[in-house]
Amino acid sequence: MSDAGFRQMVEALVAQIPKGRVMTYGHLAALCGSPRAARIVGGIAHYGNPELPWQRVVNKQGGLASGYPGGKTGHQQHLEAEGIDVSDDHSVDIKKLLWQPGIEGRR
DNA sequence: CGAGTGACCGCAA
DNA sequence: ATTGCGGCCACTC
Repeated sequence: MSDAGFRQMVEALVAQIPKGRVMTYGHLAALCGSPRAARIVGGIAHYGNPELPWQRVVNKQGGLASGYPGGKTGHQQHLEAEGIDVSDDHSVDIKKLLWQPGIEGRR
């Protein structure tokens, strides 16, 4: 039962990210119980469910990730399609679009 | 089956 | 302010 694997937890959170919002690998890893396992989140993103909105997942710098199909350029296109504003340096306003479980009722 | 890599983060000097 | 290194879990070859 409660043996929720790391991957299951990360995928669950990514699947809950609302449209127009972004999450960081470090926060996802921290919420999963391993604040130092941000690399694994990236690994899951590369080998995990391709149906999950990994495009809403960015690094702590608010910059897009490499290795994505099409590179940062392709990643940026998908983010803008979601209504997320991306800077010319392939970075999003993490301070404004950063989402985390519990802020939904913050409005 | 064993070993290495990976879309990262934090701290230290 | 910058640079360099270690750490964590899962997946692939």
